[in-house]
Amino acid sequence: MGRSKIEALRALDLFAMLDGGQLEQLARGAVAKEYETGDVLFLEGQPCQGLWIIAEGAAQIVKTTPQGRQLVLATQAAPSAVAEVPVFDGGPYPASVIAVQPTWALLLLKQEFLGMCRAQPELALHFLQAFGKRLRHLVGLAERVTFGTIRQRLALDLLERANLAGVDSFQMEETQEQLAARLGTVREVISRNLGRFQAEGLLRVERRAVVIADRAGLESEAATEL
Amino acid sequence: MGRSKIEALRALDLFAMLDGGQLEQLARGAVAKEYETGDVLFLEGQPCQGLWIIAEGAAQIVKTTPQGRQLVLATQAAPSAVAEVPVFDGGPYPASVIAVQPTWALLLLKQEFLGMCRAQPELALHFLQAFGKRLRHLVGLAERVTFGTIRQRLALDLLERANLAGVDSFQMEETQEQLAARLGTVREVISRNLGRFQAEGLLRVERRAVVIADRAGLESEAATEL
DNA sequence: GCGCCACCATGACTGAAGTCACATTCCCGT
DNA sequence: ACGGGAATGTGACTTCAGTCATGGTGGCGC
Repeated sequence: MGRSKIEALRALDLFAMLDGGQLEQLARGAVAKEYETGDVLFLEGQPCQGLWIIAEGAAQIVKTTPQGRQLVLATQAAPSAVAEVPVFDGGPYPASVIAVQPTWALLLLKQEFLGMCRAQPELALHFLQAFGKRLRHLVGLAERVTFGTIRQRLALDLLERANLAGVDSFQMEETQEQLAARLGTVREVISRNLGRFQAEGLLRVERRAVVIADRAGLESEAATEL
Repeated sequence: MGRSKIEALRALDLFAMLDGGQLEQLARGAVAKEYETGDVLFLEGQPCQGLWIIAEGAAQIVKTTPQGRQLVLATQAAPSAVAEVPVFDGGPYPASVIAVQPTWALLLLKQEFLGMCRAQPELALHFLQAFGKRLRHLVGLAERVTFGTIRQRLALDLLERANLAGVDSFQMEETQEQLAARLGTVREVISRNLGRFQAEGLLRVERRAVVIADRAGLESEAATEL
């Protein structure tokens, strides 16, 4: 696998406009780290060290309550960047990031990276674009959470995965616990709602294998909002 | 009042790094528009025309369901910018914006503005910073909505207003309806919770005048989460 | 003063979500 | 194959948010 720092950086669309020399400069100052599934890259509230690049693996951006409930704000698979926000606004990390696969990450020092942004306006514009995506995603999350039911969010999520798979059946990769965290609820509620969908004939679940039996029905469940 | 376009632009921190010529250039291409309270500047889903500057007045960024429930994502008072997101990522407006005061706004054409960003990397960095703020705000919103009760959010909001006022009493400027929209709920729930707070002796409400009677108690209500 | 209208209070009811407790099943390594 | 930890299914119960309906109150114009 591509273990060279510079190769890892080159894989990012975000850095497409940088030339070899610039990439090399960033790579030189970058610190590489490895993580196992479940390891913490950093915790909410800590001061920001720099820009993180997920070069291999994947990580989740997570908010956790003292009682242990979790909300997954986003999942970032390689190659991608995390912790852009605090790099640019100087504040602490707004959420924690946890590896969900064995992960290889690079840490770009803040000052160095900001300097590069000044030298390459296109770089900043790309980040602006990335921020836009994030913002949209969060707006959608907030909307669905305040207006919708879990049932709707679950239906939506299942449909989305089916679309990714291209057919109306797929394997759940997550545990129900993790799915619950993504949807902002708890395990039991997921289990129950899956059960209901099944009882209503919209779905068939066998182990982790999901088959959508009544796509139209499920879609109408997901739709009720907006 | 300051009715010159260029003066209006100069008032924004975001544009602090631009010199007179650059400001003038932006101002020349800008379109000025006026709105009354309740007017919509634009609706969610419409294609983005450019960057909006709230030069005078104030506006709310709002998501609305077909059933008429509203969620206020943010309130922007002059001088500030709205609709940054779609300017940079090219998508449609992610939410609607409505004037909540008589408002004077400028529309900067997208291409022209993006050109300025390329010429002035500092400008892009400032927007990156502004995006960071928005992102943090939305993360907080999502967190509070998924984990907290209305009671907590209300307590938090009251405390925040009291802090702004500097003393433990203040006037509610909003109708309960509007407050409800900001907290992501409906009028009745606000009314009830205010009633409870009052019954519990944490608060006294007279007309729109609010007096916090037991600050510590209210704070402990707000605290239950992170 | 009268009446209209927006705003606010409150009760009754419904349903969703969260919590606790426990049973069951699955997966994995030795 | 077995044993144990993790993951899942379910029931009982509580609390909170949302909806509907209804009545009160205050402000404002004429």
